[in-house]
Amino acid sequence: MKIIFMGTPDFAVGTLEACIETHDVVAVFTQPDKPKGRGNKMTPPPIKVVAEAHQIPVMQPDKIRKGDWPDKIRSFAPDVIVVVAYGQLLSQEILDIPKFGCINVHASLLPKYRGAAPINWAIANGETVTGVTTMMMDAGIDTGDMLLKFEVAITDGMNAQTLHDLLADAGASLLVKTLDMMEAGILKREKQDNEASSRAPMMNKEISKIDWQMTSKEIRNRVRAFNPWPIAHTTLNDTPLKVFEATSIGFEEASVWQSHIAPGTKAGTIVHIDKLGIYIMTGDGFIRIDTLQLGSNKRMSTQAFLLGNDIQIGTILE
RNA sequence: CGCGGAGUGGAGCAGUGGCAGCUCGUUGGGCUCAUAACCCAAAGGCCGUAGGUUCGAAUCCUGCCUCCGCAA
Repeated sequence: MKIIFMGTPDFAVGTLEACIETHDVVAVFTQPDKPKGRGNKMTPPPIKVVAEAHQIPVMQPDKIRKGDWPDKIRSFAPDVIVVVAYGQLLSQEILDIPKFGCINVHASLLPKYRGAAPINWAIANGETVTGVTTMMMDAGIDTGDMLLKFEVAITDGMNAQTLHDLLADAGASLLVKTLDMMEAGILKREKQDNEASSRAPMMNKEISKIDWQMTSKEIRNRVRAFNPWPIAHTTLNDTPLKVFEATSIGFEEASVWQSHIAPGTKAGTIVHIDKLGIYIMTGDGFIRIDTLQLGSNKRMSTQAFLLGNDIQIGTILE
């Protein structure tokens, strides 16, 4: 089939490569290059790099709905448009162009976690299962009819990065399967149950600030969910402190030193320090910070951090 | 030229002009029923790199390399 592929970040790369291998990708749409990182160097989206490596024409409209972009798309006469984390909404005019319509790969089991950050929110909410869904796009945000699903278990050791990688792979194979079934005419559509839907809004640094009033488990889930970005953070002595890894501590483990905690101690207070890490009081117990980064220093294990930094019990993280 | 922090023994840090230091780890020895605990000892750094100032530079000046935080 003749495919136009639309996508931008790493998550879409595997799917684009799978499309290139199995079908005829005639054009790739991705977001414009943007000044990024230190020095504001112009950086192309990962998808552009891959597309150019395969000598596929790359289009980077600021607004794909405007100007003559719809005509441009029509001129490629695509059988189907595949959209994976593109970053722009398609107008009805565009959705109507391809013979088979527009297919989207979404990193959740729809109708749950519609929106920009389904992977992060699945972990943050303590889900044990998530997955990828392919769907026929409509004008709404992740509201189209569902086609195929693939479940992926979320295990305790996973963070957003590791889950992202699993789902990206799963999404690539699921899309190929979806295209095959579509071509064979044996694909079934299933409407989404709007009642059962939930939203997964974009990540940002405000959301990733740690609320120590939460339970140890909730905090630990968020630490996992916000790694590798935007990273759960707090403040230690007026300096930003990022928490990359943490462990929820049970009362049995805490029993040795728990009696030394001053009465009236608030959540967010450092209550104990040992070779394994720094222990913080939470809404319902304790959590241990295992890997951290203070200010613009390097990221390191709490163990290493404690060798050169004098941290006092009783210090409050905010 | 977006703003800023940092490069010192294996790790994390101190040291801002005068013989390179701390904590941990490592190695050897001791104590102990035993130990990740404790005691004693040792090894291990041309202080990112190139040049400059100076009687003398980890420390001051300049170029370069690398790492990181913020903003977008």
